[in-house]
Amino acid sequence: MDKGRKITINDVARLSGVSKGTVDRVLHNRGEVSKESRDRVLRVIDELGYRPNIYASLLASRRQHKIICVIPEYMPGEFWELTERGLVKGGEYAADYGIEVKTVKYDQYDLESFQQACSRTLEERPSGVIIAPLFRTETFRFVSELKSRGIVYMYIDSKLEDDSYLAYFGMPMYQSGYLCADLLTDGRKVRKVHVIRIARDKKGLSDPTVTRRAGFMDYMSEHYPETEIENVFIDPKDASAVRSGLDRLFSEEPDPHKYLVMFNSRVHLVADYLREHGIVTCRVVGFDVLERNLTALKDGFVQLLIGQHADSRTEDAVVAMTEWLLLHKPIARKDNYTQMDILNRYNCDYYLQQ
Amino acid sequence: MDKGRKITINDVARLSGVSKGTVDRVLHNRGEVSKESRDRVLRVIDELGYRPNIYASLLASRRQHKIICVIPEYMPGEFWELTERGLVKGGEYAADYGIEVKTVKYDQYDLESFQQACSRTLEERPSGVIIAPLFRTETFRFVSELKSRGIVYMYIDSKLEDDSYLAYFGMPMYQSGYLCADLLTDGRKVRKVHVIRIARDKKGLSDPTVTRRAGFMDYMSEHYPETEIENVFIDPKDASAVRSGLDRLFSEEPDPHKYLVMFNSRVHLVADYLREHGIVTCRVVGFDVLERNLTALKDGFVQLLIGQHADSRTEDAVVAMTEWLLLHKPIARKDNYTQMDILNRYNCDYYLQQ
DNA sequence: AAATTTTCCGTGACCGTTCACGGAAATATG
DNA sequence: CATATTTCCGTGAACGGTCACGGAAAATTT
Repeated sequence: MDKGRKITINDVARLSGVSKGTVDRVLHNRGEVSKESRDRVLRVIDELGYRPNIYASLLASRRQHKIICVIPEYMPGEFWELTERGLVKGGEYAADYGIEVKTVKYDQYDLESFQQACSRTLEERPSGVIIAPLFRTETFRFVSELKSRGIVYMYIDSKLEDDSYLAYFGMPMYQSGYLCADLLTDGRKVRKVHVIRIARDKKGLSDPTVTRRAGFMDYMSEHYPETEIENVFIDPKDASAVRSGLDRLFSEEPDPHKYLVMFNSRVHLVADYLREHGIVTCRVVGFDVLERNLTALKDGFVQLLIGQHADSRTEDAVVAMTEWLLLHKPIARKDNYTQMDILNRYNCDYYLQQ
Repeated sequence: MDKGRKITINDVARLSGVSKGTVDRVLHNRGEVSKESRDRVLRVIDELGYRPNIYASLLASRRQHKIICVIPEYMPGEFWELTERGLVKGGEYAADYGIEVKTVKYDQYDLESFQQACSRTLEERPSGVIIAPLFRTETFRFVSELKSRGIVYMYIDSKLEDDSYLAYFGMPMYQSGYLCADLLTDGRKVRKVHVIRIARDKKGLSDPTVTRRAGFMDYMSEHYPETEIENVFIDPKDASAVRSGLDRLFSEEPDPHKYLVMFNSRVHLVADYLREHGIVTCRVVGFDVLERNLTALKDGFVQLLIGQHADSRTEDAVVAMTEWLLLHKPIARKDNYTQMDILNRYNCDYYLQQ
C-alpha cells in the first residue's frame, strides 16, 4: 500500500476531475456536491486507497472539542478514583489532539446533585459526553437532551437500554457474579455462603451490582442448590455498624471456616475486620482493585479479587471518543465488555503497572 | 495552560528577537546558533511554556521511519501468531504517523535462518527494531551492530541482559511459574505432579520457559516439599509420540486424578489426549491463550490458563517505539512486565475481544 | 425572456512547523 | 589590507489538509 509517495487529496482531485475543495466536501459530507461528482470522487478514493493525513487535517482544522465525563464524586481510594485516573490518562492523549477533557462530578446518593451536574455539563457545550448512569430516569432525560443537541455520548460502568449511545465500556455484570460464585466455591461443596451487602436507601438509583448478584445466585442454584445463602447487611459509612454486623455473624455461627463474598468494591471492610480479629480461616472473594483491597489480598484476608481495569476502560472511552470526534473513525465495537481479571496474591503485583 | 490562542514558534521567535528558523535550530539542537541566541530562545520557550505543535511538525518533517520486528515464523494458531496480530494493530497506528512496520521472520530452530533474518533487517535500514531474542549469542551480536548504527531496539517476550535496549515487553517468567504452581495445587496437598515437557535439541537457544519452570519448582519446594514432580517428555511434532508418551503416563500410574502442567503454549496437546480418552479427572494448567487452548478450557479438559495478552504487548511496543521515533517521547517504563491473566471457563469469553 | 434563486464548484489564504538556500557579519588566512 | 573561511541567521517554499468566499451554470420564478 505504501508505494513511494503518499496519496494526497490533490491526487484524488486530479484523478476525479474536480478540485480539492470538492474532495474535501465529499470527505466530510458537507453537501454542495452533485451526485455524479460525489460518486466519482468516492470511487477514486477507494481505488487509490486514499487516507487523509490526520496531521494536515488537524493542523488546518480550527474546531475546538471538549469532552465532559460525568461520574460520581469519591473519597481517595474509592472505586471511582480508578475511573478518573483513566480519564486523566485519556485526557493527556486527547490533549495532544487539542481536545479538552473535563470531569463533572455528582453525589451518587443525591438526585438533585446529579441534575445539577447534567446542566453544568450542558453549559460547557461539549462535543461529547461520557457518563456513568447511576440515576436511571434522570439519565434518560439527560441523554435525550444530549441527542437533541447533537452531542454524542458513551456509557461507562453500566448502561441504559436506549440505543443512541455511541459505545459502552463496562464489565459484564451478570457474568462477573457467575464467575465470582465459581471462584468462591472453588469446586467444593459449601454448606453456607454469606453475602455481605450494603444497606442503603436507593430512590431511583440503578445499582449495577443487582445484576451481579443475580449471576451469583444463578450459578449457586445451578451448581449447589443445597447451599444456604445468607445476606448480612452493613452500613459502610458507620465503622461501628460494620463491626457489630460482622460480630453478630461470627458469634451466631460457630464455624470459623466461612465463605464470604461482597459484590461491590468494599471487601476491604470485611478484610479489616478479619485482620483485627486474626481470622484467617475464611474464604473471601471480592471485586475491584482498590489499594485497600490489594493490601487485603496480599495479606491473605481476601483470597481472590475480580478486577476490571476500570482505569484503562475509561481511557479507552476517551480515546474512542477522541478518534470519533476528530477523525470520525467508526467505533470498533459498540458494547465493550471488559475482561474480568482474576487476581490472587501471586499475580496482583503486575496488575497495576499496566 | 490553554489561554486562548496557542503559543507558536513565531511567538517565541518574536520575543527572543530571532527568526523562527533559529528557534527551530535551537529546538532540534541542529547547531549553527550562537550561545547568546540559544540561551535567549531557551528562556523565552520556558517562560511562555511553548510546546511545539506535533501536527505541524509531523506534517513538515520529511523523514521516513521504518520499524522492523524480528520474530519466529509460525503455523496458524501457534503462539507467535498472537504476537504478530499485535504487530499488525500497532502497524495501523504507526501508519497514521507515516511509519511503516514490517516483520522479518526466522525459523526458531535454525540459527542460520536467524542470522539471515538479522542481515535482512539491516538491509531494510530501519529506524527501530523489535526483537524476540531466542538465540542468545547471535542476538547479542545483532543488537551491538544495531547500536553501532544508531538503530534503537526493544525486546519482546524475553530479554537479554545488555542495557542498551529501549524497552522490554514481556511476561515475568519466573513469577508465572510460581503462580502456575499455586493454581495447579490450589491449596490442596498433592502427592504427585506431572510436568509435560517438549523434547528438543537446543543449541544456543535461550528457552524462556526454563525460568518459568524454576519459579514453579521453587513454589513447590517452598510449599509442598514432599510432592513428587515427574517430567514427561513428548515431541510436539510427532502426534503418535505425544500419544505414546501420555499412554505410558496413564498406564504406568493407576491414579486417574492427575495433576498436569505444561510450561509452553502447547497444553492443547494434552487436552486432545484427554478428550480422546474421555478423561475428565485431571487438573490441568497451561499457558497462553491460543484458540485450541481456549477450546480445551471451555470443554473442561484444561482447568486454567495463564494468559498474557501477547498481542497487545507487541502493540504497546510498536506504539512506544513510534512515539519515541517521532516525538522523542520518553519511554514510560523500561521493563514492562505484562500482567498474568488467570482464565477459566467463565471469564475466557471476554478475554479475546479486548 | 428576464430576474431570481439554487446548486455546484474552484480558488487561495491559512494552520505551525521543517529545512534548504543564500547571504551578512565575524574571523582567519595570506 | 584583500581574500577566504567560518559562524550565524533570516527567508520562503513546502507539507496536506480546511473552509470562507465568490462566481458560473442550472433551475426556478415572475
